[in-house]
Amino acid sequence: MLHVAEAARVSVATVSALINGTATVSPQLRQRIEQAIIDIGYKRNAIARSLKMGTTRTIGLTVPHITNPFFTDVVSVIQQAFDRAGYAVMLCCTDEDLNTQDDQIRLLLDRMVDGLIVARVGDGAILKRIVDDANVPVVLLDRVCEGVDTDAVVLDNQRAVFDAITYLIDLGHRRIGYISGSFDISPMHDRMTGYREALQAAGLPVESELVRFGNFHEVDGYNATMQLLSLHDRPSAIFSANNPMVIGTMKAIRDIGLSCPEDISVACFDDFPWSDVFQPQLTTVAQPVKAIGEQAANLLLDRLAGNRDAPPRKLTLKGRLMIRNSCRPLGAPLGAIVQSVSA
Amino acid sequence: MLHVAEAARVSVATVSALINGTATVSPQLRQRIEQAIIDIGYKRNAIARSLKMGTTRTIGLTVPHITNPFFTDVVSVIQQAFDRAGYAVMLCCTDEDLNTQDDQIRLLLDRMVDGLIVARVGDGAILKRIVDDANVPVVLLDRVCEGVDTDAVVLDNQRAVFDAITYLIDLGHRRIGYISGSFDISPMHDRMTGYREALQAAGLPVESELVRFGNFHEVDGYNATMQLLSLHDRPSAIFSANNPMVIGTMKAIRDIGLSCPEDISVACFDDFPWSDVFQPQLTTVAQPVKAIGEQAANLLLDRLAGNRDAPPRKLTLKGRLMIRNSCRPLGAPLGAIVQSVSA
DNA sequence: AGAGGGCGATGAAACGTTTCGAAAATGATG
DNA sequence: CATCATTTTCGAAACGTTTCATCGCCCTCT
Repeated sequence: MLHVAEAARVSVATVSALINGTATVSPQLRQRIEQAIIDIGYKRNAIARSLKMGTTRTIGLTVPHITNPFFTDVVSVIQQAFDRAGYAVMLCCTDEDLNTQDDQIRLLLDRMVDGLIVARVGDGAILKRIVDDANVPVVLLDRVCEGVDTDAVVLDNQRAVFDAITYLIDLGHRRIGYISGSFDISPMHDRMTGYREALQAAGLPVESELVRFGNFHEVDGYNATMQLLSLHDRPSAIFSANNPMVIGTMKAIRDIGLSCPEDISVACFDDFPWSDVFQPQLTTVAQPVKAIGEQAANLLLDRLAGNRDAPPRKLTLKGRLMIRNSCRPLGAPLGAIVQSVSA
Repeated sequence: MLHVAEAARVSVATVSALINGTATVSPQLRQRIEQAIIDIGYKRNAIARSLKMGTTRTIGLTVPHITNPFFTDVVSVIQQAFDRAGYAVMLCCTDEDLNTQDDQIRLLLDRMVDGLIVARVGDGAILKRIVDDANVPVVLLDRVCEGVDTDAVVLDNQRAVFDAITYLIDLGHRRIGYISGSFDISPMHDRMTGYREALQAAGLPVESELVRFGNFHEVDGYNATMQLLSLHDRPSAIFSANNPMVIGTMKAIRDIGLSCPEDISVACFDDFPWSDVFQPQLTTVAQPVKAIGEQAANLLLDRLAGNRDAPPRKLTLKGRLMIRNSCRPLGAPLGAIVQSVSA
């Protein structure tokens, strides 16, 4: 900018005023400056600007895994939304690790991001502290956190799983295996509650041998399913509380020589692009990923636009049970499944 | 830092020296400063530091679509690699749009990213100009670009498709439909060449009616497949040059009342996590995503470590044909497929 | 003609660091 | 004890912007 100012024989203040439109500059100076900008190939240095202005027009986004299709989609939507608004987004993947998450959030705050969207991991205490003394707006995504009072957008997980399990019960299933992720994040807690309540509402017992825990990865789903399938009285259906784990479930079923839905019905949380292309077409709980991402972006953009003091807003969206053909009616002849699906 | 210096009754220079370890400071001052840092809760402002140092420890990464599983995986790997190295990554999705890409790259350069990894889109001319006057290292990912002489890591696309098509030919297929992405990026060009050469090597004609173009999305694959399937003499196999489009292919096959692999064989570029779980298990060309991401990261990290003047390095990795059961031997009884697969 | 007002342009301070040369303190040496 | 060498500390400039108070200028009004 200094060079531009010299070339145009004006002060840097005038150049700045022209670029930002913060003051009117006379036609002849405008002309000279614009020419100088072109000649020199001047590009404004956003870092210097950020330092002075105290804003970077950059936000931080942390998710556990970008390869989980739910987060892939949400990240994509959020990125688009902020791109439209002229913001850059710094992406971090915490890999479900608490320390990694803390480091990354600190990294982001050091870089003076203007806001944060966090799909948190692990214990909320440290997150709370970080969020408290970071004086940037934070919106929690997918996973809320007791004690951290801030904007959030989550799914009605309990209801969604309740509906899914009820669907299985209505099909005649009585022993329904349930594979949960680690219990320290809210959705897993709520989903489990939905499972329990659905069973109870149907007067069925909640048997602990039917509930397995995993750490969100395919291999965890595989192991959990192996355990469920080797039970003396094995379940007739399995519900997996997240998407990567259900891949493990399907592989375990295959490896053990069973097939879905003939021998065992399967449903899971989170839809994915291939769900209705291949066989079996998995029955899933689809989250409104587009809405979730957009709402999260909107909440944050609203804060960034200056609405700092509004009380925390918590949006709860509804999941949708996508019924396909991976769950069969118990007792019904096999042909009935195909029927009900193609309908 | 000023506050810390005052609280510890030292100069800011000393505080800086201590924090960065650029000079030895006496035990008593060290003690006082460290205490002051804790008391005040001081966090170094990375923006101010960047301004002074001329480096942000941040890189820019642009990909066409993050929802394409190939890019999802690559982004994930790259993010991890830079995270380990203490770099942040700014992610941009260009949505296959040239203008968007230009805007985003400019945005990234304004923010003084230290380097750029670009899975480019469209015409390379503008990219070349941008890259030239950005004086940061750039590595091209997946898609190279004539005239842009810089580090790159790509797949041997031609060979990979050659192998896949040859496989289909060996199975007895003679009329093989090919669905390409837009032709202005190198992989699509190379893949098409692989297709042509495989046919020619087998003495088969290259028929233009069997080649369709799409814009990388599911819907494009759907439309292209519909056209192929309504040909008077329809192909017995279809190869889709990218992953999202093959979903459209499968849906079109289903909607038209055919099935895969019984009526039509299908193979595609890019593997995905579900490929060997559901039926049909798609035969795919798997890219070594982990290696691609890591190599790209390493190339850039090496430049960032100071190795600026080495000549451009171009890494070419090999794809791997993952043979599953979505392609059937022509003329063989149907049972043979299942056989060959479960083996 | 002098005062007041609006407009355009500017100088300089500030944002929070790093760094360099110089100053001060310390220790060693003759 | 004076001198020198070495270590430790510091002041101030610089990075590239934005912004605010000020200044000159021209116009209009009394």
